Amino acid sequence: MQRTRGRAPTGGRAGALSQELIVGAAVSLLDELGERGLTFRLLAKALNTGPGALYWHVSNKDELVALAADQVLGQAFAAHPSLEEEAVSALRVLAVAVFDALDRHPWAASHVSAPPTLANALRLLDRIGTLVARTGLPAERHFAVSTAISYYITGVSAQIIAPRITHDATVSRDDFLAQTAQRWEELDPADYPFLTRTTQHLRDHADRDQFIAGLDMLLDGLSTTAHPRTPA
Amino acid sequence: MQRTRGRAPTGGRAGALSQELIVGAAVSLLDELGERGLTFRLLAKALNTGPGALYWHVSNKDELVALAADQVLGQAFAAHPSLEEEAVSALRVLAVAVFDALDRHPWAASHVSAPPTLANALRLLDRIGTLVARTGLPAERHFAVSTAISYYITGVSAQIIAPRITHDATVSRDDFLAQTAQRWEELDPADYPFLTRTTQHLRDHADRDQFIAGLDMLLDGLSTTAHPRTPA
DNA sequence: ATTGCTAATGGAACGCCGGTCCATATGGAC
DNA sequence: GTCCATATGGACCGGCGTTCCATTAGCAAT
Repeated sequence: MQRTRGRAPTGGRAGALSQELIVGAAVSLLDELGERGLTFRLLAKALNTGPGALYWHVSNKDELVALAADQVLGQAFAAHPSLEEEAVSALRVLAVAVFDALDRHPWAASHVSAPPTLANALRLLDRIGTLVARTGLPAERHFAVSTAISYYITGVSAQIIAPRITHDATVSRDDFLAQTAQRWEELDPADYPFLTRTTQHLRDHADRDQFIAGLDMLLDGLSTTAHPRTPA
Repeated sequence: MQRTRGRAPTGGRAGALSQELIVGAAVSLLDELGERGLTFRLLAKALNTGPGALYWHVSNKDELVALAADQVLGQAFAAHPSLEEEAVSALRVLAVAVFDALDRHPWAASHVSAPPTLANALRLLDRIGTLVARTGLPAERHFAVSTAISYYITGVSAQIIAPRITHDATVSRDDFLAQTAQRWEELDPADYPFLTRTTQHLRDHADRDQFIAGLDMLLDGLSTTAHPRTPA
């Protein structure tokens, strides 16, 4: 019988373990070695204990990684304390902050999920909702729009960032794009009419700008419906 | 030394293995048991062979799952043969087809990635691009817009669909949403002002509609910039 | 102080996995 | 029939997540 939450209501001993401590160490190892490199044995060694002890505070590896990813998400809006300026541009700032946080911890990108259950994922959705409520959108659409934005932020960030884990670290991002561009050029124009004439844009493609471009499309759609084109 | 592509230029023997055969069997096992349940041993047994033989046609498990996911993606637009009606609504149909395909094979959702290298992922982006080119958008924006839509489709589908794998199959989707709603209601309104007053919308939330709602926002943003509000 | 109990520890062990190795077989080319 | 690249499949390796359990640290009551 073990606790998922390793609360220490009683004092706690000297070099006491705790979930926070474990998750923190896990984040470091994940940054350094990636998800595949994180091992309970290795983590235990880093904390000067045995694997068994960790399971008192964390129920399994999935939960550990989820908690670690949630901590990364928390870092995203730690820097952006509150609700500045106009709602839509505040949404943009928030979204980019999340993207940047995940960019610094690529392993986390595929583990932030919605609908949220973990603390910081909840906080993110709440902040988005609060901002959406300020846009003048009718109240019955708040939830759907907030969720859509939340999904976009985490989902598209994951799409953009996660693939980097796979690719060999020895090959630079630019080289990879160049290789991809060349492969596209060699495709049959009959089967791939669009890709074969679009490789140029791929070469000078910047992930972060791409994320923002799509975000702007989404937020433009929001503005359109908030202030309809035909004001009848 | 082994081939990644197990071409059979020479005839091939009786019950010959092939990459297609293996990937097909993998899809079945993945549908039945999920990603964790797929094992080279099990797959080998299903094909009446040994694990070692599989590695002649597939270089490792990551590649196998990626190929399986790409096959699922292929099913998405197999049913929707070509480019019907108006461009934007054709984009919507295409997007929903992908969502539905991933919905039927949840394990695949987190494995369709962009920028694409696999055959059907490439096809998807090409189709999107071709449709975007028909919207009257200036050519220099085609790539960015197409990529944004592609990211939205795969990324948001993954966000919506992937979590279901984790949750116990014994608990229904509706029960899960009701549980989540209740948990949100118990949050502190001071910390989560938005969530605590929005639980009602969560209860009658439908994933597919949610996907479409966000998609419409995105496509509205596209229309806005394609036919600007202030035409001058 | 002594005792009893719970929270917590950590190392050994279990079962299984992805992946490799290699002895063997198949079937076309000559 | 001989040869050889193609292909097979079972044994095996190292390592993983997880469980088990003997042991300890600290608190409360005596």
